[in-house]
Amino acid sequence: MGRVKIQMRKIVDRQQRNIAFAKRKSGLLKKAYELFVLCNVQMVLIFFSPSGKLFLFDTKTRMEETIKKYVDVPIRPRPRENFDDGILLQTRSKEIEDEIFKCKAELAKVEQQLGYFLKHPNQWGTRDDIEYQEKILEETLDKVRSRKKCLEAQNEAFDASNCLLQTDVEISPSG
Amino acid sequence: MGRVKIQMRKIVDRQQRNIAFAKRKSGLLKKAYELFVLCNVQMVLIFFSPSGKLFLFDTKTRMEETIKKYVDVPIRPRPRENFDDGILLQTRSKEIEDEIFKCKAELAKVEQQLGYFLKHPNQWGTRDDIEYQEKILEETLDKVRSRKKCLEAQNEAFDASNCLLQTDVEISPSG
DNA sequence: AGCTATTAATAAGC
DNA sequence: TGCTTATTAATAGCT
Repeated sequence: MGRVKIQMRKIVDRQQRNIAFAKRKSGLLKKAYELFVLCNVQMVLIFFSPSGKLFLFDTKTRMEETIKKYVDVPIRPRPRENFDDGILLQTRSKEIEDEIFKCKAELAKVEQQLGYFLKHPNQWGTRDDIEYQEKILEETLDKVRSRKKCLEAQNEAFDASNCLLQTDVEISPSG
Repeated sequence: MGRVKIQMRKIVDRQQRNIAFAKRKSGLLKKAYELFVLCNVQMVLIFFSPSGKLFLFDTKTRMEETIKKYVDVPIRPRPRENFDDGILLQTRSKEIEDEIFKCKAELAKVEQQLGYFLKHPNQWGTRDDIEYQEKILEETLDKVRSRKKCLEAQNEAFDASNCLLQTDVEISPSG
């Protein structure tokens, strides 16, 4: 659907291919979204850009939750019919849309970083693969452990402030 | 793109919804296929019909091979337009369906096993989550390391046999 | 990143 | 279930 009909073969020119990808990517995502909303179809769509970036569309994601979390939209108690999801999603503004896309992009980034885990063990062929896998796992484990420490520190701080607060509450009525 | 513009919400009438699904399903598969061909994009698309039937479009699969394997269709030298894949995918038999489901089950299993890696760190809220994460990572790291050892052992064995082979080669001409 | 001339998808209807 | 057609939607080539 353009000025001319194009042949269904790989676009040779790299720049042209990237342009076509950018345009058709959004088209495909829109079509996927529409099928999801109109026909209540559960779906997972995963693909990679020519530059290797991962894109994901997953209807299983609790979209409402995502919206609730990132956009200041009061979620009203839901009536009995349960395709509000579709309606709510449809009333999304450009901002919400962007926000959702940003979330998805971030998710995709993380997933790409962690992509190595998605490989089936039987596919780990070479020594290099294994060594890379080991390296990634070690790094991730480090991150998790430092986050654990951070969380523990936070919890201690929270406990301390909570204790202080309680003391305040006990004191202030009398003061 | 029809006689009238439709609202983007779930189609209430079930029959109408099924019709829309049938039409848009092929549209979506075509778009996915086009993106794959034009931009050389690797892709997986999984979705369910309203009646619960599974549909799969996976560019990684050697589609022609799959078709050759499960459907008794002689593979003719293909003309330039090769959208046949998409069409043939829809003509899946019970066997293909089973095969797909088996794959999907396996995929689900792997994803479940590895699911914990997919969470965004910011979503790991509780100490329990972190500790579970740590545990899983440690276990995985152990597995990877033992596989590494196994691989190394294999390589040593290979080197040894290779050495033997060379000896054989050197000896046999003279014998 | 926008703009249109075109082609392509599809909602109704048969 | 599948074909037809009036319309809307997607997008190829340009800027």
